[in-house]
Amino acid sequence: MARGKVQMRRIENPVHRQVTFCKRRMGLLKKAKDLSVLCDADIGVMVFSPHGKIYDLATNGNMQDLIERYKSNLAEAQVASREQNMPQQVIQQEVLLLRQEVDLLQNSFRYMCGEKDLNHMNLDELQSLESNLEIWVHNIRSTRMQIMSREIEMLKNKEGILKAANDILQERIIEQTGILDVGHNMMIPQVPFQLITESNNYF
Amino acid sequence: MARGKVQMRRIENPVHRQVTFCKRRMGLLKKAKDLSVLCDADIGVMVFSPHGKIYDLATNGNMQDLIERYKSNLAEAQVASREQNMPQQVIQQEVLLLRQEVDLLQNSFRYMCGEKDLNHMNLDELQSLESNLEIWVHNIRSTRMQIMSREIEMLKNKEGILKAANDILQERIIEQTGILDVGHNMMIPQVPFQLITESNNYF
DNA sequence: AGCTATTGATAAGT
DNA sequence: TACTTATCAATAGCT
Repeated sequence: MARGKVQMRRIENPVHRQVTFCKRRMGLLKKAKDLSVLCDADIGVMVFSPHGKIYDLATNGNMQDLIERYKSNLAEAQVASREQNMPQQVIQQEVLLLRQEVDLLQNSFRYMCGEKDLNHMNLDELQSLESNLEIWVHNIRSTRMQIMSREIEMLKNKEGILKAANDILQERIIEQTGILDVGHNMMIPQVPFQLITESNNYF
Repeated sequence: MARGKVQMRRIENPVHRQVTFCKRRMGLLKKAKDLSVLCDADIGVMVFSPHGKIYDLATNGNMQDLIERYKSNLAEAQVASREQNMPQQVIQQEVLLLRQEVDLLQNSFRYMCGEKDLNHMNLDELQSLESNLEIWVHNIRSTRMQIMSREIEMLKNKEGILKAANDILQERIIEQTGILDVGHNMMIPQVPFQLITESNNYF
């Protein structure tokens, strides 16, 4: 722009590129602010440097709000276009619902990570989240119950096997050492115990 | 900028404002594109006109992606700033806990996405998840209650304002048209109703 | 929607 | 990194 017209392609010199990035970034944010003030518009700008650093501007002071507005408007637009080609676009509806659910989960996830922004969710979202969670808790509880019953069942079976093995061993001992040693059979069942320790990873 | 320096404040003339909005909006998006190309940066711009129309630009072609990047980076930054003034051991402990929680959430998330692998979680994980969810549901419920109470409070206030305005209007009508027309006061409170429609975006 | 006078942004240099 | 300045780019006011 000054002292030589600039070619619209990536600046190869890293120093020049960095300097230009800094200058033009400030210029861009200023332009955004100006437009916002002059024309009473809300503007959000997100700049990601090649090194991952983020520079942003939200003229209303809250980027989250702008993102939500953007997303909801996008959703509306999708609904509108769906209503135009109603024939086979059931998929789009599903995509929309899924996206909303993903948003919900993301909000929820952020909350669990400690951002505590339940306050940025509206009543509908909260209610939806609450009922989803209740279903979820219910499923988890019944899965847990199933696992525990299976576990109990398996333990009972093993108990049966163990008793049977114990009986057999008892008989062998009687055969080999005579009736007087029967009192030591409590020490014997080390072999059948092997049956229990495998696939016992529920705890 | 041209033919007269412009004051940095809202343009009052609606026609001028609209024209400037259009011109400068295009300029802003061009600047964003230029910066992106020259400096190899990804840039997202969202412009909300006062009438709610959205104009946007995502130099990587996908605003959703930029939004996600923005959010995750923001979360990281918050964690980082929180971690700055904390003893080392506490941080390590927190990292450990967070890592466990992330594992839990990942399993849970996969389940909610339909993979139904609650069966691949062990009893401890399920129990932990269940109690986390119960706390979560509780928090959500109380947040929801708070919001609803606030809403009710606000509506009550507005009702009071409305009644007062109505009374005043009733008196004026009595003054202007005489006692016989009092019966028509049901049609009058269109002015005070304006008080209600603003900032009523809770639903 | 086009047209320019003029201001604003900035590339290169210090 | 910050400032300067010659130049280019954006755009305000008009048509």
